[in-house]
Parts: sequence; C-alpha cells; structure tokens
Amino acid sequence: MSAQDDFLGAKDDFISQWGALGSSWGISRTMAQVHALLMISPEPISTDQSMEELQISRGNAHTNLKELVGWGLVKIVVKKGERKEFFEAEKDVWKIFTIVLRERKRREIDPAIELLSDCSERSKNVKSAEGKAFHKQMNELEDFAVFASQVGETISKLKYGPAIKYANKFLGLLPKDKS
Amino acid sequence: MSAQDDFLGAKDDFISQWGALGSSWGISRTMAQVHALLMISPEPISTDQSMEELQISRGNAHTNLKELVGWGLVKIVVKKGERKEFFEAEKDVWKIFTIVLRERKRREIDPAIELLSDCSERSKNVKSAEGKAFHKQMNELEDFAVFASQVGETISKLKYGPAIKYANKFLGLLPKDKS
DNA sequence: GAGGACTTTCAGTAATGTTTGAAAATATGA
DNA sequence: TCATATTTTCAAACATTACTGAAAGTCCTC
Repeated sequence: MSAQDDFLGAKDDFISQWGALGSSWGISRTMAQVHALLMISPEPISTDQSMEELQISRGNAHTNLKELVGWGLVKIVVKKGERKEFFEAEKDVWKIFTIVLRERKRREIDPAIELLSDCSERSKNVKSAEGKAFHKQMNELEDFAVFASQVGETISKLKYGPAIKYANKFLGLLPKDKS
Repeated sequence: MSAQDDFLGAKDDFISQWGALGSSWGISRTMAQVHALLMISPEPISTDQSMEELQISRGNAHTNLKELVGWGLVKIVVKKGERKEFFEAEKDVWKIFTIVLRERKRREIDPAIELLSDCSERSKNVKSAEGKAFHKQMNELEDFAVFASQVGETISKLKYGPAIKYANKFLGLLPKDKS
C-alpha cells in the first residue's frame, strides 16, 4: 500500500463524506461533492471531468457547477486554445466561510426578519392573552434575528487575520476549564 | 377586520413560514411548524391539539414532538389530574439559540473534524502535486473547523447579557459605514 | 384482570427532491 | 454559410424522505 494509494482512498472518502455533510446543511449531496472535488483539484476542471470523476450525468454536473458559480464559490475559467469552460473553486477557507455566511444570511435570516417584523406588526393591537404572548415572542425573535444579522454582516467583512485576533481575545475572556 | 383576526392570520403565516424556513436548515418542515406552534402557545399543548391545529396525523405529531424533546427544545409537562402528556417549548430566544448551536456543532462540525483529520493523516506522505494540494487543503479545513468548534462551544456557554456585551464591543470595533 | 386512556411503532403510501438523457439552443471556426 | 463543439433545458424516471392510519403496547383505575 503506497502513500499514493492512501491518498486516493482519502480523496474518495473526502468527496463522498463531504457530500453527506453537505446534505445536513441545506446543500444537495451532489453539489457538495462537486464542490469537494473542485476544492482539492489544483487545476480547474471541466464538466466532462466532473462527470467522469463523480459518475454523474451531464445535466447534473452542469446544474451543480452553475449553482456553485451562483453561490460565488466557484469561478469559470477559459483556457486559451480550448473551447470548453473550466471551473475553479475558491480554496481559501476563510473566504469560503464568508461567502457561505453572507449567502445564508441572505437566504435565511433576512426572510425571517421580514416574517417576524410583519407578524409583530399585525399583532400589536391584539387583546387576548394568546395574542399578547404571540406579539411578545415575535418581537423577541425579531430582535435576535436583527442582532444575528448584524453580527454576520460584520464578520463577513473581516479579513482572516483580524477575525482570529478578535476571536482569540474573546475566547480568552472566558474562565478556563479546570478539568 | 378586528385586531384578533389580524393576529389569527399572522399566527397561521408564522407557523407556515417558520416551517418553510426550517427546511432550509436541516429541520423538517413539520418539525419546524410544531416548534413554531409550541413557541407561541402560552399554555403547554397536547398531541391532540397539535394534530388539530396543524392538520397532521397522530403518528406525525407524536414523532415530531418527541424529536423536539430530543433536541432539548421542548419539555414534557404533566398536568395534575390529567393522564395526557403536554408539551411546552423553551421560549427564551437566547436559550433556543444556544441549544441549536450546540446540537448543530455536534451533528455537523464534530464529524467534519473527524473526517478532515483522518484525510489529512492519510495523505501526509504523498508525493504527487495533486496529493500535496489535497493534504494542505485538509489541514486548512481542519484548522478552521476546530476553530469554529471552539467559538461555538464558547458562545453556547455564555449567558445572554455577556454575549450582547461582547458582541456590541465587537460590532463597535469596525469602522462606521460612511454612506 | 378488564376496560379505557393514552403512547408508540411501523408497513404502506404519498409527497418531495434529485438525476438522467436526449433534444434544443448557442457559440465557434473554417 | 455550414458543420461541429459545447452548453442549456426539462420531462420523465428514480430515489429519498415524510406522513398516515391502524394495530400493538403501556399504564392506570376500578
């Protein structure tokens, strides 16, 4: 068993399990696998190469590659002399994180704020106990969502260095675990 | 159109849309709806009441209520003189957040760390360019995942007050937007 | 220990989400 | 312009997940 074989096995495991993890996020299994493949490929790869490596159909490869481009996680590169499009993933982990953070804020937190603010508004004059409890809960959820949104916004604008610096300061502020 | 009617409409919208949002997280639509229902109910509610309000089957109501109990988001309460079980959701928004944070860390980040660490190990001696790129990427992802795990751990242990205090200090550190 | 109130399970069904493959559209170069 | 390489679309097939309803299980109470 050579080191190269170890690596090839690890590569397959990474792609397959990254896919499984992706689906516990909101991302489809295949999209996560395509992303995994691109993330560990030193060279940009084509639709046909993805099809080959992941054993998926052209339509599937195409859709998922374009969706990743839509997320901003992957860029299209055109090699000179070639007609095909090639795809290259962002590899910097902090950049990947901020992209995903921004995208999920936009897709999940922002609509939640809208919902909560609307529900709060529509229940502000209600008299029943049930209604008052509802109004209060809507307000509290909205306040939290707005707060989370601001924190997300702030973090996504940071560079890696400052982020780590703040985080370490923050982590250090807590009492040490005395185990 | 009375204030009470406004509220009833808002309540239905909240339940239905909270469900839709839930499914963009890893949570099933119905589980999120049950959670929404419990979160806005001033009184604990029974399986039959959930079935009635959400128009779902007994089995479905039962499974989702118990799953919420499993997450720690809902508690079973027994009313004296009653044989039925009633269910009551945690309403404190910060507590809900820390419970979800901990649970998702356990389900998503921890397994990722294991995967990445394993892949890093198995590719440490490889010589090819592709293999070296893989090893590097695994290390960087692992470092980040461990870091995220620690931040999550720390936040989930905070009380709401200190969390807000730190966050405001943090938010204030960034240059103001000059628009 | 029988009867009823309630909970739990699960096989079958329904609903939803994903993938395929082939055809249509588009782009490229001679 | 045409032939061909490539991308894009999408209806139908497939896979996965969620839900139902009824039956089995549990736990009281008399």
